[in-house]
Amino acid sequence: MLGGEGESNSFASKEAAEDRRKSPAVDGEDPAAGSSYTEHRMGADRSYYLPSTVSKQSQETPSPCSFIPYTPSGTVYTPSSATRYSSSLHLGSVLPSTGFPPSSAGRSHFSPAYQLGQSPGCIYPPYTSPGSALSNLNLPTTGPGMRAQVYLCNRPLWLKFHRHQTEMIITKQGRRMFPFLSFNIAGLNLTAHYNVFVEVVLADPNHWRFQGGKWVTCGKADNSSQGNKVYIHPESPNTGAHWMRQEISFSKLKLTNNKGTNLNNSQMVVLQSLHKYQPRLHIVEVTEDGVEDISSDAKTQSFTFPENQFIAVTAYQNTDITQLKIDHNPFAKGFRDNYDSMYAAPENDRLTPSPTSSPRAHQIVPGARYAMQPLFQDQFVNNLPQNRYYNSERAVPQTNSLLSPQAEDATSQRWFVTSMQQGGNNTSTSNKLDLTPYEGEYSSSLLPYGIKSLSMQTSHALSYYPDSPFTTMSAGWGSRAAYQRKVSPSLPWSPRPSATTGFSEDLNKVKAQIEEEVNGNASLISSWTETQPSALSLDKADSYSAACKRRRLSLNGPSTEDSSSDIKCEDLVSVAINSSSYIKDAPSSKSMAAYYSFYTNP
DNA sequence: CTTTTCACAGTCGCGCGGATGGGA
DNA sequence: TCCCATCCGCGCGACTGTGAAAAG
Repeated sequence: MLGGEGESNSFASKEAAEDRRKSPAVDGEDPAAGSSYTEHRMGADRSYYLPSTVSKQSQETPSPCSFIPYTPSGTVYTPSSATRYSSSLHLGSVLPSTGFPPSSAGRSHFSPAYQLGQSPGCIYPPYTSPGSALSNLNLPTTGPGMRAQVYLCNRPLWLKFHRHQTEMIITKQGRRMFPFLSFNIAGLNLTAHYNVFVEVVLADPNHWRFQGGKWVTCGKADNSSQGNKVYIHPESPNTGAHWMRQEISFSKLKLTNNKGTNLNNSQMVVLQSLHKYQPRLHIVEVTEDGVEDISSDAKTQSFTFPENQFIAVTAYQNTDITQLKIDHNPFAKGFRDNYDSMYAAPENDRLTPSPTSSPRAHQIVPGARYAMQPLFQDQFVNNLPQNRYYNSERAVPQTNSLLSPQAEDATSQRWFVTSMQQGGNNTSTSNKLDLTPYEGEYSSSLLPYGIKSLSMQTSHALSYYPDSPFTTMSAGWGSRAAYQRKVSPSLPWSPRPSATTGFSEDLNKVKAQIEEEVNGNASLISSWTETQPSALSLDKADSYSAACKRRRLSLNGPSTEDSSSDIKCEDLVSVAINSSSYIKDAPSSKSMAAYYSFYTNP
């Protein structure tokens, strides 16, 4: 399936050595021909274990941690026609739901990933000392085969959609995903080359329909799906340093139901309406020309985030989803009925885009960040009241939002891997994440500090328009792009700036803030347990009519969940990557792990 | 009846070209 | 006066969800 139609041949190399096979990014041939790269190989031979819980190596040499081997019975459905990357790592379906009780205290609130990260070297292996936890696990931390860690940048937003069962519109011309996929990657070899691509696979074997205000299964899925299922990041191939420098955004990925016209359109992923899909991120180490070396099995890594699951539709079914899209997607701004009232607030209070704030103004006014950032900020945060849909949720204090949105978002990012509630049944809620631990997303920030100082270097973290992340918009958002253009034109292989040069002060601030947060972790966890909403158990049918009535009601102004992704997504990475001294600081590294929960596989 | 397709209106970014201002 | 850089307005295209019509 992968590249089976030859539509993803963006990096084809005609000089592939005999002992090499092309990675999906370079594969323009029939996958059947590349038999060595089969699903079986990916699923069995390669390391598809829970990232933080097990590895192939650890299975052979048991680690101190209680790792759980991956079992291919995850929720990612693998029909006979599945791609060769099927059966790869799928976290949520693997971890037992009882493994990480949300109400447990202390560090247990963090995922096993966090446990790995407790060693200073766990998150950023290239800079670790030899005695890291990873090395104890016989997991390579440097060089070929080193583990990568992937972080879903706009996870809070994904979770919001996931609560209502995310829907993605598919059209003949192709429709962009919203939220789109955006990742941070760590743990790659700085100099090695990688192809990064997303594959969208069936998440379950069912056909779905929206009935009575909820999604219910309706027969079996059509397994005879055709067309491209892979979207290769346009910057592939590139170095590990490049991929780790900032978010990897897949905002250009388009979903279509047109199997015929997109064979040569690598931007299109062909899906079937009313089927549930699971995006996957694949990182394949390749040679400089994009050709994968088959001599090593440890060069392909796959990552699955359960909250990225969605049902493909040709028209929105759930009005809650529609409203979320309108509220968060900048392109749908015209459908916000309360648009005027939302932006009538003073500039300082405004956390959503201002129609009157032109890009040029953004560039001129240094302090205009919070006024202009939402175009990308919407990808990460919520501009609207949290209890707009989830009445049971605690109202979030807004005192911190305007002062230190980053801090709040950093709090929201303190998530951990948990089991999906995906038993054998396939109900409308069976694939829902166990969101309980995620409610930290909606909890108020307990970080008393503001980290405004970071805004200058971070605010461009993810442009909604990746075509111009370093031009007008991004320059205005954070000036980092401008800074990069004027000061740091180095790194010819990348337009991205060197992240931390000249920001040591900010580094220290972040470090202090994180340490402070770690010290206050208990209270934070307490806030989670106290604010668990009942949204997950909402009877969708009962709330359906009410949801319809709630539509287009955005009255309360900016929410405190609002924040930028900057610190969590980019700068923590770049900070850590570029500051070995910082990493060597154990407490800070711990907190980094807290900020940087991730999925990874060996 | 359900699902898909299409035209539509709205917002936004970008590019182009004219207007403006400063310096040689 | 000429040249250059910058600012500004306009039009275009991309993108969104809506709602009616068409298709199955």
